[in-house]
Amino acid sequence: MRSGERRITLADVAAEAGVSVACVSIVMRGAPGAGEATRERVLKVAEELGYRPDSRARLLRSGRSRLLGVVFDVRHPFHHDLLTGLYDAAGAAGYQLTLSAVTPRRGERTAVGDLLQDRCEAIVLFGGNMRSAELASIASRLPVVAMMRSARRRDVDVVHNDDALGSHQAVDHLVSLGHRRIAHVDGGTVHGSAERRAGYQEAMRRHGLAEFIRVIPGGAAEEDGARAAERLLVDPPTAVTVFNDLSATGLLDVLRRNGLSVPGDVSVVGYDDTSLSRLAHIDLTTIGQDIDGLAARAIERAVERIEGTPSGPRAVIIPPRLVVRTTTGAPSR
Amino acid sequence: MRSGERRITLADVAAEAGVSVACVSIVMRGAPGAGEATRERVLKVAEELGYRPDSRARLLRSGRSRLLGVVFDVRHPFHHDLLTGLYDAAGAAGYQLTLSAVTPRRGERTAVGDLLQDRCEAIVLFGGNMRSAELASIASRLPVVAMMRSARRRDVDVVHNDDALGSHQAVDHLVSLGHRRIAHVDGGTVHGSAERRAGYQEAMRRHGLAEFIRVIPGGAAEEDGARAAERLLVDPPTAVTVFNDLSATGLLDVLRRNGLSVPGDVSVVGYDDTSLSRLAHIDLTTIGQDIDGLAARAIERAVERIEGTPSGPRAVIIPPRLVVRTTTGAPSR
DNA sequence: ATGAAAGCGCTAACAC
DNA sequence: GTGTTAGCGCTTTCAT
Repeated sequence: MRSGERRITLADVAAEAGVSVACVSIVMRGAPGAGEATRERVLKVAEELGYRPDSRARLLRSGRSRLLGVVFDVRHPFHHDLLTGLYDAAGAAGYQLTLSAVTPRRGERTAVGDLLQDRCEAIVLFGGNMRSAELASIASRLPVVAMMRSARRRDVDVVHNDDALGSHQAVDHLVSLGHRRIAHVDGGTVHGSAERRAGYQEAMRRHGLAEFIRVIPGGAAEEDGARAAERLLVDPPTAVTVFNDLSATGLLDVLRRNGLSVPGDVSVVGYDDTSLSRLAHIDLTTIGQDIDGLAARAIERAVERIEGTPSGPRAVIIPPRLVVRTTTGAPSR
Repeated sequence: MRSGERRITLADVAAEAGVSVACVSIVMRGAPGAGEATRERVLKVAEELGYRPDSRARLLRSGRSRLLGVVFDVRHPFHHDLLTGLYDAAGAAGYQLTLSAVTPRRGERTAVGDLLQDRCEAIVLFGGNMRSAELASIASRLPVVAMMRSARRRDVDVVHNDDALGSHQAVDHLVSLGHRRIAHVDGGTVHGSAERRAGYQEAMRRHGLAEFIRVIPGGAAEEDGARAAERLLVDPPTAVTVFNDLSATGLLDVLRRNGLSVPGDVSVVGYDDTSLSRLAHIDLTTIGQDIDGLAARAIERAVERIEGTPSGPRAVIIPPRLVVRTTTGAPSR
């Protein structure tokens, strides 16, 4: 038998406390203009009645929702880490988050649509494959911040990790260990792959290792890394930088199954510092993205656009950092 | 320059189409009571103007939100799989989902609070450590469906996997392979651990293997499995059933590092069929939960409570299924 | 088949 | 310091 037969409204609290609804509204919002005695009594009555403000009505009336929509993909572990940071940053800025998930059976289009209907004031998009034109049509309605992807539009803010720099860090680390024959397994057509690949190539050239540049086509999945490892087996380099941790895991597995020791024969560096890379038996050296930094800057951009003070650069690129674990060491050959 | 200066309302569409707002409302909802010609014209104008109904206003007026709140934990991979199923089930029942995440810095209390304020009509809770009494106080306000946990309350529906049966399936599988000395690494104080442990013990007794019952204290994390493996090393059984996949992964790692082959020397069975267990180099035999079944039943329970037709049992227990991979085989000893 | 009008629960002017 | 009033954008009788 549940008691939630009728929701308690401001009017109920007002009647019970013997004041007007406006007065209760003031008290509930903590706005100035109410006596201490009244304030206390109203709060007490609200508490007793189990009153909860109706955010819909409130937002409808005030014209603002102070709501930030977030589109994330349930399949991507990194998105979940980022959500954590985003909640903190949004809360600090006085905004609430409203989440809309992309699932194998629920596209970005749908996810964004729901958010628009919720009248959030800006949308933060995690990755995704939405085309620039589509992004632009959303951006024409409300501020859009795209994370972990690029967007060739002046009206879309982008906040992401510096992929090229991450690749530089990986290569620098391996070179400092004494490696020269360093290969790269890329991410295929996934967002960020081109930048990471170019970063690898540039870093190799910077170290005078242009002749050792070797890019193996890969992808974002474990199998992609496994396939790449098989191609590498013929003539193994002493080190490999891989597009992401998952692919690196697949590569590690195939390498070891074929009798190569890591890091004895081959050193491996992943990307993203996902929980997978931290597992004891994987313990992968990787490039970690600054999650809280990314989150804070994304919220900052969104709020600036909402509140009409668009300052600073349109694109925010955050430097990643190297996380050394046990899959890298000095070359034995 | 974005054009979303002002939101387009029903009135705008009505004015543009030369009809009343009520008429537009009818058309937009697809309600009966509008001529075909009018309907088409209104739809065309709405499209041109880029009109989007304001869900807040709509719900405020109609008194219903048709919104189901979901509390999930960003850290739990299984929760994400379940979200996918839940979106489908909710959509089919004519409800929308509103997500509220639990993060390392955002508790269940906060997550539920936001949902209450959003005036959703029921709450679906994934796991969590909320106490029964607290759950009850929420349930006194609106229907609550708890998933992947139990609740000793008549007013809280629970929908979860049959943990005891899962353990039976694991033991049956191992016994059919010829194992007798089968140990169990439990989940400590985590929800479901007691049931899985009891199921293991009962299955062992059922097979006349009571004398081989051996329970090692564990937990939900990888390290818990690793620690348990170290204790097992002294006198290894021929098979182990583990509380979950993550713990099983830690156990596998320690076993192999100590020269034991899997499944040659020891067979291992996990629980949950998470993406981790599917990784090529882990390829763990495990117990899979019926995600779509769980999701469908949870939505069903929630909707029944909302619409006032509470029929059927309060608790829904769904049978899991064995997923055989490569960590189990016939015993060599 | 369509329109006028009331009001969902709340906030924001303004008056008292 | 507190109450009155007028809506926010929409749905929903009830007339027409």
